[in-house]
Amino acid sequence: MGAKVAALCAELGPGAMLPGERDLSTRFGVSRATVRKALEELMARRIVERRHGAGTFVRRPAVAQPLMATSFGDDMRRRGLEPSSRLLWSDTVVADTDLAARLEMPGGEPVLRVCRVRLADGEPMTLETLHVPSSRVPGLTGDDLDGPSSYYELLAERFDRRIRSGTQSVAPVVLATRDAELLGVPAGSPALHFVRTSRDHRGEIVERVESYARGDRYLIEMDIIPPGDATAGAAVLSGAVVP
Amino acid sequence: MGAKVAALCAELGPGAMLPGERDLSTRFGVSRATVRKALEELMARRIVERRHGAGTFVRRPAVAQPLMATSFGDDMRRRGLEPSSRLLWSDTVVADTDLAARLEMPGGEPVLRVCRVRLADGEPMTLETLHVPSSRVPGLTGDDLDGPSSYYELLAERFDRRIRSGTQSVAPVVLATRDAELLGVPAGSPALHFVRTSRDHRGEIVERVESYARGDRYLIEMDIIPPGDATAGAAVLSGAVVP
DNA sequence: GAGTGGTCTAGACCACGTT
DNA sequence: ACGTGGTCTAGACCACTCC
Repeated sequence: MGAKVAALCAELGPGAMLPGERDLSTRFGVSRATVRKALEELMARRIVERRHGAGTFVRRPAVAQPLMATSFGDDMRRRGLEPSSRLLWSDTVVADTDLAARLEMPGGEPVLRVCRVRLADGEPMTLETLHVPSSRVPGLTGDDLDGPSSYYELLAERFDRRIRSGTQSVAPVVLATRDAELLGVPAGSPALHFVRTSRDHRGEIVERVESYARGDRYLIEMDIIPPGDATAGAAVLSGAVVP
Repeated sequence: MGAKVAALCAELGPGAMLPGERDLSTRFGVSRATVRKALEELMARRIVERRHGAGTFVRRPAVAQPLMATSFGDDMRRRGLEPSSRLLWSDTVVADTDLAARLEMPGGEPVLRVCRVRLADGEPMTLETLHVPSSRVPGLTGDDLDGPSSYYELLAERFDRRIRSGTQSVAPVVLATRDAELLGVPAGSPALHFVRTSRDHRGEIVERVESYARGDRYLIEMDIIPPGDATAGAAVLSGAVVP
């Protein structure tokens, strides 16, 4: 449903006002509630803008495709770049109490660690270290994650684990010399430090990734809402790569 | 409505499973759709977690109150800190083509600039530079923004302009010596560089703020969604201050 | 199978912006 | 006034999880 409305937006072009919700519901043969849900989704994706009493409008700039925090490969492809990975090293360690807690696994069991540089069109973008309990991905090795392969695809195909939810934090850091070298930027350059924890459909953690993203190639964009608006929805996050 | 369910969540405590939607709807005497809307709001505010077929649960950590990107003062108060401002300087400049375009105003007209350090419990948190077309806030001076006063309150009370929407970008930077001094951190410390543009209810830009936030006190948290999920909703953004 | 959330319909009234 | 989006009701069926 949302796709039909999105197509209509593309057809009308930026700045255009969409037909009213009642109109759309008869036009597409669905109820108004369904149309509203679709419009709310497009709103969240920053494709349309709604003004109470005025109407729904296709967003002016529509600059880069609004993006959600997803996988590296998807992000890059959406920007028309070719994603790839270069394996730096991988090993298996025994989880101490701390690591076990973070991965929600029994302590003392093995954990696969994989360190990769992620590239877009051959240029280093991020430096990632992945942690996953070995028992949840039996047989997986670092080599499986070299080249163009996607960890999320591997998870789905070989282990029938599909990413369902996750949480991520972002903080600014200054790159250490070694990390800066791997990313091809001067030592002391600014970067974003991401820590992502993802769960599969069963609720189990299937990855904890710490990554450093080049500050000159990453920025985060978000919508903001009026201060003091208690009933306000969430701010919307989208990422963009600086050209 | 959402408040009632939020109160129930607080009562039940972290990790607890909420009653089903049908149960809640009879309990509160509203329709199930209304309950769902309230739950979606709590979901966006990261207060509850929902699992299809399983149930709705109060979020485990509920660490710091989840926050939306709002005004500095609101952010700090929500964290139990006392916000304040220290005026560094202010002046009025004539907008060149670039600045005029960014503020969506005619070129050649005056723009008020105000530079402030924002503090929480007396400790520097961010360094802000505000730009606003003078014609939209006639009579406003930098001194009006010294001390505990809120720009947003001034806008509403003196100029009848209420913030309605806005957009913000975030990038990592390394602090210059002077900026680091003002923020009370060592030179070369990491920071987040925010650029916020806010519009009032008439759609006019009433502020463009560039700010530097201490990297040791700010981090951004967001939910992530499955890769390749075209119909997925938006990632949720919340901010947190590192203790 | 029983209970959960996810989706949908058809209709109503309210709040707001435009004219 | 009129049309817009915002909210709500009452009921239905589907998809999923868990026992």
